[in-house]
Amino acid sequence: MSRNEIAVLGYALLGLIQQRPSSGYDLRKIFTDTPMAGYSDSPGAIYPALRRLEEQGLVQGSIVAGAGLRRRKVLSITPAGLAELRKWLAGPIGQDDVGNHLNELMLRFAFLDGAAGEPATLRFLQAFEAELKLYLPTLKNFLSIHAEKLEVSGRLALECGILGYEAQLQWASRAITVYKNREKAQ
Amino acid sequence: MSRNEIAVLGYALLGLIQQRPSSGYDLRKIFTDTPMAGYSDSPGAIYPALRRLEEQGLVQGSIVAGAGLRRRKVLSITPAGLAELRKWLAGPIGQDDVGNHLNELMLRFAFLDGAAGEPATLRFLQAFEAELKLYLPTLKNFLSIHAEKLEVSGRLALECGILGYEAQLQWASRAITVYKNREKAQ
DNA sequence: CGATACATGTAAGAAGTTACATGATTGT
DNA sequence: ACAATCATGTAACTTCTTACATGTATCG
Repeated sequence: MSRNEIAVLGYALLGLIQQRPSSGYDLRKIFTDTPMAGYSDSPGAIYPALRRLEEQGLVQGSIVAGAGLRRRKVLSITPAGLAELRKWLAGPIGQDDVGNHLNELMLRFAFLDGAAGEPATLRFLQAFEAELKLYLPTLKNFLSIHAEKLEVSGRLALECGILGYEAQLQWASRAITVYKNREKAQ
Repeated sequence: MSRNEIAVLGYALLGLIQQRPSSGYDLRKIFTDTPMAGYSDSPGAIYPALRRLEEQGLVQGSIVAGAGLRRRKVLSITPAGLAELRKWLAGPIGQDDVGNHLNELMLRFAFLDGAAGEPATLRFLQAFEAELKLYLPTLKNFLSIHAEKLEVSGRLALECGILGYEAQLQWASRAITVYKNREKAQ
């Protein structure tokens, strides 16, 4: 991650702050209490990440000396932050994303609707579906070529991956239908 | 990762070296050319990781001044390395592994058969199945509780995860059958 | 002669982990 | 008094990323 690039954790925070202004503590709790876990609930990751976002002008903190507890610093997204978030959400989907960064793709998808609107969400789903349709055959092809050389458990592990991607492909097709119906309904 | 602990990349390398003695270059190619990608094919990750394994006495390098190309350093697993690998393979499976480190679990599974034997592989699968059967209801429960508060895309993203885990549960049940049949066949 | 494949490494910097530090408020 | 929850942060350490450095052999 070179200077001025944002790590996945940064986008996760930016997306959540876009949904509603939050303190570092609020955000930590989301990571510990919901299935959105896996994005490090540790203060040693979150507070420095928030400070970086603030230094880049993507979020703005205001201290709420509120209701008696220790001071809270509530972060809100700035126009620049919203633009940056949308740029990330609308970015292309590559082979590598589908194969090795599915979590990040699903994180993007979860924010798309609220932050970039339904047309952008539909475009994402169609790109995701298209990429899966390219990726699945290469996986299956690899398996059929190497099946004999692999150990039983290695072969099964690959099959597990393939089944997962097939489930996701079906999901994507269904989700596309959902968004197309919503489009018509308007 | 504190001193003397091994990162996932380290175990991936250890497992591959156990399958067959390999050079750093051989290992890199596996990460670039096969669906086992996602474990950083960069020399800046692999060579330092291999040196750490060697310093810990888990692999042993021997320089092959071989066939005319630049010297190769071929690494073989040591008895200590095999013990460490088996310890990792046989470790418990927790909620957190299923929810956030599925890749690591599948990596373990891919090596289990060859490095720890079929009984250990079957035990792994049964533990994996059991943990999925605990985890899936908590996910579904979370979804039903929060469905109304979530945006459409957030809800769909969760459903995507659920479908993936259901596919994996079916896979695990099938794989258990495969290993039980092999057990009987002996 | 230049590109490509083989082959191993280092250096600077970014980001995460664990553990610690600090401090207020509420409940027991 | 003490634990738990709220709340923000830092320090040391590990690891990974990106980019560079080095060198041989083969092919067109």
